[in-house]
Amino acid sequence: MLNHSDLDTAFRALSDASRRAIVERLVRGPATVGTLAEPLAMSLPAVLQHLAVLEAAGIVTSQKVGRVRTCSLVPGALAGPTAWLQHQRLPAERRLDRLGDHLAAAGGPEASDSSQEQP
Amino acid sequence: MLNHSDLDTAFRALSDASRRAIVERLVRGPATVGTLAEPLAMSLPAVLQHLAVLEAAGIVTSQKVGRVRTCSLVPGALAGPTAWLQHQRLPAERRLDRLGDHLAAAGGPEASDSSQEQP
DNA sequence: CTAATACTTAAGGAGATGCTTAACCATTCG
DNA sequence: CGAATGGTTAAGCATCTCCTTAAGTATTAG
Repeated sequence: MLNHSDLDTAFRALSDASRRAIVERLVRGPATVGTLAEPLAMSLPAVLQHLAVLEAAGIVTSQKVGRVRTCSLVPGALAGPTAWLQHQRLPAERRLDRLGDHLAAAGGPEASDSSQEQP
Repeated sequence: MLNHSDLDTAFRALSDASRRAIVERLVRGPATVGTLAEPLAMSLPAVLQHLAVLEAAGIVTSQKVGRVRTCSLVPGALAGPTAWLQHQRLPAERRLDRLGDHLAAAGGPEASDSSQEQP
């Protein structure tokens, strides 16, 4: 069973547009605190606080080298919220996902999709 | 003053364990306010406030007949958060979803279209 | 060395959240 | 009718959230 307090913090972390913007940026690769702060229209301490929320939720990690802190997404960190959402879908909506799960369990997904890349 | 997006309110609504419990109950079918309140260990007004949050997020609807209000899930209401989460997955994790999308577009199960609405 | 860069910490405030109790409809039962 | 049922509203309060400014700490460049 899923731990509800983990879901609390994960969904809470994603309920802020600035934090979602940070996640969207980090999907494209690691970034420094300054880089993440640039498009956000708020002070640096505010960004630091958002990053603290994301780190507490296990969505973002960071390491400091010299005076630069580089942040990156934690792989699979969004699996918890995603799984919960899939479980709460109505039966009719759930069929596609179950088909996907079946295919995932039956064999490797990489062969069927290797010919297409993101635009 | 603050302008919250749909994703803000949706993720915010799901960040509370009591509200997620309400959603989990409603997936199994509609229920009255009293039924939803029973397992929640809080006062009825508190439950009403949680329901108001879920209704404001477009996740739950309700109609009153006589003195009984019956609540139900809005079909496809969780599609927004779900889609955002799918988009933020790392490329390696995203392949399965793209496979699922491909199967859906190719004429998969007919149920998913009729049960989802776009705002 | 000094200065600039890149964060970091501390303190605080306006407003939101999650709960409470008390009182108040409106509908249905006897 | 009066009482019970199911829900609703109002008010208040402790806590949390998101942001601010001011004043730090390291680290690197000149």
